[in-house]
Amino acid sequence: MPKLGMEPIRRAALVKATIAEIGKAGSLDVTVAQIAKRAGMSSALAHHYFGSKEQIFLAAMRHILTLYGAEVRGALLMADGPQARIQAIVRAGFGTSNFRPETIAAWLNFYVLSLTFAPAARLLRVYQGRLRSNLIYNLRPLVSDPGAVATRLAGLIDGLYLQQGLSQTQADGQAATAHVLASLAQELRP
Amino acid sequence: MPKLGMEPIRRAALVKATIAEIGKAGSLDVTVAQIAKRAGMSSALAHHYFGSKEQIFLAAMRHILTLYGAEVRGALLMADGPQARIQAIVRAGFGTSNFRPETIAAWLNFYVLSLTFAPAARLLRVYQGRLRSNLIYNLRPLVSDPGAVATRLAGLIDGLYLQQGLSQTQADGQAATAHVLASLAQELRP
DNA sequence: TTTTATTGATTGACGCGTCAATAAAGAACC
DNA sequence: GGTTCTTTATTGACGCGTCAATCAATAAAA
Repeated sequence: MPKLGMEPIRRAALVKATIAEIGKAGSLDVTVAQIAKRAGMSSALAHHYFGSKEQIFLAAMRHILTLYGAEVRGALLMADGPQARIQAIVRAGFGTSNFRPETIAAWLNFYVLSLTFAPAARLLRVYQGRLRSNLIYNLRPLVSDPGAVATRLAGLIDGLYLQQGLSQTQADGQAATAHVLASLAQELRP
Repeated sequence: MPKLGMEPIRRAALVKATIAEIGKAGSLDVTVAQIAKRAGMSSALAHHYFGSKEQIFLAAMRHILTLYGAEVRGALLMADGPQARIQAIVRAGFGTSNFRPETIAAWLNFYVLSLTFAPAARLLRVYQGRLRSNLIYNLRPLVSDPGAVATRLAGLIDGLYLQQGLSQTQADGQAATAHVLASLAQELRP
């Protein structure tokens, strides 16, 4: 049976299963056995490839952040001018792939994980730093205090994301995007 | 030893210890034994008074929300006019007692708990509903779409709170308050 | 003696991580 | 082309620790 080159496939399956299982459970209290079962393998194999549950979580978090980063970069490609670029960043954040209920639930749990697990905190800081510097860079030609405006925009994005995660209702990225853009418009008024 | 009337004292001690322990651990992975030890009793006694760990968590959450509600009500007493009342609500949210690191960490964890534990979700909905209706009520005479503005303000409050919780740095309620009030000022501009 | 307070000990379940064992794909050697 | 060796894939079983919850026992009010 040992078809060679299984490692990347197994790893990807585990990462995907981890996000799904966390989303379903709504918490990090997910056993390696559950994850492995959903990914179609034994828990021993999961340990074989990742070494520990922590590493599995970390890989899942990295995956979510990578997807998010890719979405932002993709949106930025088609944006012309600072204002359009800011709008692109916002839209990407609330775009479909980052805004699925299971993804949001995983996000929230990873937020909390970062309180206890230093590598998770580092990952998160990198993401937040990038978001923030992206915003500031594009806000610079538009407003007098880009740092403050970026803080408010990032805060609003996070807050709406959080609220969406908590309200078990159907995710509405459109509405969230509209709110952030409305806030942006007000910040831009002379 | 059995001094009578211990129950309320023990319950209060356990609630306080629970918040402290969650804040210290940064997660809900806190054992009843840890909580009981901090509260100065055996884990058996904690079970005797609360029945289960879930009930302990729920009581702790209720306590935090009660404190928050009291702070808001207190601030509203001294506020005159809708704008001042909104400012009072914001200030209370970022006031010292709700903004201690351990309290914030407990908040974040209770947010996540509400994804799995229905009573926790109910509690949270009550709080959010009150905050929202408070905001809307006072925004009504000031803006044309109070619902939308309330969503943005509440979102920004939650987002800044979240960011503060995640950044292990010294809590700065002043700055957070200033940001929300700045956003409010922009919403109020004709 | 009934009620309240209190705890040490125990139970039963569960989960992470490890290990030994099995199996197949290639590599190397003749 | 066969035989042996090494590497990769894979799992069932399990040890060890942990933890929530229960219980039986002790002690002191009332």
